Amino acid sequence: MSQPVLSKSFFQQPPEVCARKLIGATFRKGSCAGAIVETEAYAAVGDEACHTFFRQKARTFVDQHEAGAGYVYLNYGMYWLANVLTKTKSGQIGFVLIRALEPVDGIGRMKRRRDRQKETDLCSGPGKLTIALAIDQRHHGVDFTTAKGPHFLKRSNRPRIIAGPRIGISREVERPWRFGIPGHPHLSKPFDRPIDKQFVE
DNA sequence: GATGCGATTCAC
DNA sequence: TGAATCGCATCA
Repeated sequence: MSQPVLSKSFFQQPPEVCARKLIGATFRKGSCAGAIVETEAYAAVGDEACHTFFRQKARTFVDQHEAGAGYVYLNYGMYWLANVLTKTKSGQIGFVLIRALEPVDGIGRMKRRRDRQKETDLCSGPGKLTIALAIDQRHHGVDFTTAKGPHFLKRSNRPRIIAGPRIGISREVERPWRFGIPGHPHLSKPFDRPIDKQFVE
C-alpha cells in the first residue's frame, strides 16, 4: 500500500514547482522517513542566491547530472544539506532544498543519531534532517529517484501550503521561494502571516 | 598562502 | 549572541 517513488519526470519541472509539490511528500532513506513540511527552490540562472551563481563546481554539477540527482553539500563546515536537481526538457534548471520533515518512520533511530528526544527537534531544519537520515557526501551526485538511496514518495493528500522568503541567505532575499505547511510544529521557523491570500494555496 | 564567507545549529 | 568548522572562491 505504499505510495509510488517519485521518478525522474517529476523533477523535470521548474524548481519552484517541484518545491511546492514536494510539500506533503515523504522523504525516505532506509528505515527512516518523514513527511516534507518545508522546502526551498533555487534557480540555476537568474538567482543570485543559487550556488551556480558563485560556485563553478555547482555549474559543473548541473552540466553532468540529470533531473533527480542529489546535490549534497557541507554548510558552515558542519552540516550537510540535501537538495535535488531539477531540469525541464527545455533546459530550465534549479534545485530544491529539503528544509524540514515530520518524522514518521525510524523515529528511535533518528533520536539516537540526533541525540535528541523531542520529536520536533529531530528534523526541523535542513542540517538536522540530514543527521537524522544519515545523509552526507556519500549521497552527492546520487540518483534520488530510486529506492536504493534517499528518495521521495508521492503525497497522498494535498496539504495547505504557504510561500515566503527563503531563510539564511543574503542575496535575493525577497524571492518567495520557501514553501511549507503554515503553523506546522516541525518547521525550521514559522512563516510570517501572509500579507494577502495569493501566497496561500 | 591568506582571507572571508556561508541555503546552520547549539550552548551560553 | 557568539562559537564551531571547512570547502570554495578570491586576492596577494
